Amino acid sequence: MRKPPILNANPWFSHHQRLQLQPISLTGAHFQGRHGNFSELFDDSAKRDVVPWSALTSGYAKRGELDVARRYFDDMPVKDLVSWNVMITAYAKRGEMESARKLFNEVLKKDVVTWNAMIAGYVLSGECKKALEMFEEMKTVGERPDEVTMLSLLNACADLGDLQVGMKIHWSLSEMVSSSGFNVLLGNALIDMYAKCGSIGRALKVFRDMREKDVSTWNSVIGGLAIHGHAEESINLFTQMRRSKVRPNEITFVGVLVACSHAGRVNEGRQYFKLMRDGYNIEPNIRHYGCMVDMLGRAGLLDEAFKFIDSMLIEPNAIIWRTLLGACRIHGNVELGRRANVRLLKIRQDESGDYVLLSNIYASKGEWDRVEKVRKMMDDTGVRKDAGYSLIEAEEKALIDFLFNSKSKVSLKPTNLVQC
DNA sequence: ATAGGGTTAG
Repeated sequence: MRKPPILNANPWFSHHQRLQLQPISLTGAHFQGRHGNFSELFDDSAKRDVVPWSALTSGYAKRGELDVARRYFDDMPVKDLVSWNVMITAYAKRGEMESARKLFNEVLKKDVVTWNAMIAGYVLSGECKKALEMFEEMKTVGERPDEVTMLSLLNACADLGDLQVGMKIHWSLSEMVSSSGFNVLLGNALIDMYAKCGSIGRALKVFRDMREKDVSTWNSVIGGLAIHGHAEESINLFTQMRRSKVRPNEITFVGVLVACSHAGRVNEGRQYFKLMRDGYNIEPNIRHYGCMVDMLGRAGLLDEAFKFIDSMLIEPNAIIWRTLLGACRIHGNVELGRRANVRLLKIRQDESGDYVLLSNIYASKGEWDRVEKVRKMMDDTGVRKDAGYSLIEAEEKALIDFLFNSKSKVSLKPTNLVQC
């Protein structure tokens, strides 16, 4: 196996070669059978050098072998802040925030990277409130947040839908960064945050103020507009994007298709789906198919949606069938709904929400005996245990649905009305 | 030679 000369010249790596071991960064091989006492691998001069220990820790962590990484971390004779940051980051990225927190508490002298690793970790594992708490704590102890901190916090706000905190961060960012504008990552995060918090106007302002725009910038604003039902603007921006030098990617097309779906622009959606393949050589993925099914379903083209799914080159997932099932419910198509449900059950037999959805279809058509069958199906497969809500609640929901939303003329059985 | 950052269908 060829090795870069720089590593051959390095005494530390030669040491490994003598042991017939491969540096992990080169080969991906691990030190099999060597998980006993790591300290024996190193001579005294190596022990004094923290860097290779941290490098090994980092290398194993990146390959997903956290246990091994931790052994190196523990066996390190001397640790510096980078060593701690490596290990904390490893846990944070894996979502093992308890372990990360434990180490974090042990670090006496933290720096901004230590804090950022924790904050980013909490955001990644969906504990955005904790991320914001960490940020407060960080300010309390006098650590200065930087752009990386702010990026994580913006993602937290987007997730929480917390516009007020998001705007505060935007504000402090304006003071932090030079007035010539944000870097692309921060700008994109701001657009995303504003869009997800429902402030499309602010998202558009950030978008317009950005000097440098990359594909994610366009995607954030096209997708954001689409989700909020501003199909016209979303598609207009897509047209602008095509005129710019930035090439749309698969995510762009998800946004565009969502826009078409929400606006009921079926023919346009079909064209963009075709354009994606023929014009940009992008193979549609499961999300694109999902958008198409949603678009056809919303428009009431249920048969076509069904045929579309059957023509897919990739295996439809539960979301696809659930989307069609939802469309069948809205349009009151019991027959297709049942067929969609059969396919759905083949994929996931343990999701009670799907049974509930089916029972809603039946209920909204007044077919209460079938609701009973679904209930039995749930009992038989033991799904009900895992249900977040009982079937009684589902029936109630279906009943309310029927009374206020359904166009069906089928009357309800008196017993059900009594329950209401 | 070791640490931190982004968008995707219901």
